[in-house]
Amino acid sequence: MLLILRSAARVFCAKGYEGASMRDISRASGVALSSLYYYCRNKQGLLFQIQMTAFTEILARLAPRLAGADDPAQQLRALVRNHLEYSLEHPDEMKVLAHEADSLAGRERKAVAEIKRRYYRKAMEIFEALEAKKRVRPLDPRVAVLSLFGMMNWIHTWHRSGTDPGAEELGRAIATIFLDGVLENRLAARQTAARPARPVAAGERARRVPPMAAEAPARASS
Amino acid sequence: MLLILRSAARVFCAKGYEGASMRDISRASGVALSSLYYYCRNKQGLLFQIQMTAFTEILARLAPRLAGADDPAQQLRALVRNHLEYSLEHPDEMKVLAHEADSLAGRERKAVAEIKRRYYRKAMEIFEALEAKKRVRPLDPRVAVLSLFGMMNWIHTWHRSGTDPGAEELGRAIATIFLDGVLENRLAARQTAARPARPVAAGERARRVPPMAAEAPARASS
DNA sequence: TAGTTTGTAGAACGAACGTTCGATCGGGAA
DNA sequence: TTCCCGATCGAACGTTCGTTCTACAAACTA
Repeated sequence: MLLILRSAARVFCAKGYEGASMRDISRASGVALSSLYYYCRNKQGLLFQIQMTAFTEILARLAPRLAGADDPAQQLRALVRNHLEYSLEHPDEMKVLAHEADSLAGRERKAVAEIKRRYYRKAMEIFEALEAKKRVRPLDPRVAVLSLFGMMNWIHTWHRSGTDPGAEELGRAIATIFLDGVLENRLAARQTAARPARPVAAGERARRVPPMAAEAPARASS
Repeated sequence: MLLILRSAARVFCAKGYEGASMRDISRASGVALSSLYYYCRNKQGLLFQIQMTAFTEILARLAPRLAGADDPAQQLRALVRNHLEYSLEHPDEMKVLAHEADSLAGRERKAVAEIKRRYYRKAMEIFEALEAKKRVRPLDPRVAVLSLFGMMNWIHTWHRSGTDPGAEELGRAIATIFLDGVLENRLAARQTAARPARPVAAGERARRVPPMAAEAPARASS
C-alpha cells in the first residue's frame, strides 16, 4: 500500500493528476489495475491519501520543533526548516501538494483544506507572537505569511538536488530574508511592547482572521 | 481568436490542462469543436499560445518601466509591481503560466522555456546590480531571486480580488520584504564598492550562471 | 477437512477523449 | 453569374479513460 501511494505520487507528479491514468499507476507500482481498487475507492482516493499523509507528517514533525524553541523568531525558523526538510525529502509528494491542491472535490477536498488551514494558522500564530514581541513593519500579516509560504512552496519548481543548496542553507536564507524583511530593524530600539508599528483600526486585525483562502470552489468537474 | 485563447485560459485554469477537454473549450468559447482546429494545430498549440503571449506581454510592459528607474532597488520594485499588475489583471493566464509550466513538450516547450529564462535573467541582472551598489547579505543570488519569484507566483493560490490588497500594496509589501531581507542594513556604513559581503571563491558566481532550471525533462507523455 | 477471508488479476463496460473529414455558407473576384 | 476561398460546422474515427465484474489462489479459522 505504501508502495502504491509512493508510485502514485511519482506518477501524479510527473504527469499531473488528470494526466495520470490508473493504468500508469498500475504499471509504476507493479500492481494490477483492478487490484488498485482493493486499496482505494477511487483515483481521487489515491490523491486524497497522498495529500493527507503529507500534511499530517509535516504537522507531526513540526510540533516538537516548535516546542523546543520559545522565541517566535526561532519558531519561525524551525517551521521553515521543517517545511523545507520535508520538501526536499519528499519532492514528489510536495509537488502534488502544491500542484494538485484543487483537484479534489467534496468531502475529501474539505478535509485537506482543513488540515492545510491548521498549518497556516500555526504559522500565523507564530507571526502574531513575533509582532507582539518585536517591532514589525506595517504589513498585512496575511500577505506576509503567505509570501513566506510562497518562497517555500515555489522551491520545487527550480530546485535541483545535485547542485542547489540543501534544506539547512535554503531554510536559513529564506527565514533570514523573511525575518529581516519583516522586522523593523533600522535602528537600535528593540521594543518589548506588543504595540504594532502602525496604528491599526479597531477590528481590522480581527476581520482578517478567516485566512489562507475562503476555500475556493473546486475545479468544475464537468 | 482572442476569444478562443481567453476562453481556453479560463478553462485550463479551472480544470487544468489535462483535465480540460477541447469540448470544454468549444463550449466556453461558443466555437464549434472542429473549428478550434482551424486556429491551432493542437490542444497543445492553444496552451503554447497562451503562455507565449503572456510572457511576451509581461516582458514588453517591463522594459519601459525598467528604463524609467536607474536605481537597482527601484528597478526591482518596478519588476515586482509589473509582475503583480499583470498577475491581477490576467489571473487565469497567470495560473496557467505557473501551473502548466511542464505540460508542453518538444519545440514549443523549448520556446517557452527560453522566454521565461530571459525574464529570469533580467531579474538576476537587477539583483547583481543591487549587489554591486549596496551591501548585500551573503546569500546565493539564485536562491534569493527565485524566492522573490516564489512570493510573486504564489499569490494566485490565495489572492481574492475583493478582499485582498491590490497590485500596488502587494508589490510594495513583497518588494520591501525582499529588499530589506536581502540588504545588509543593520548599521550605518553604506558601501559603494561591489565587494560581496561574503568572500566568494573564484568562479563560484560564474559556475551558477545557467539558472532557473537546467530545463527539467518534460512530463512523460505516455 | 471445510469454510471464510484476503489479495490478486483478466476481461470487459460505457463514456469521454483528441483529432480528422467532408460538407456548407457567405462574400469578394472574374 | 460563376468561381473560389476563408471560415464554420456536424458527424464520425479509433483510442484511452475510470471503474466493475467475476474468478482464482493462498492463508487463516473452526
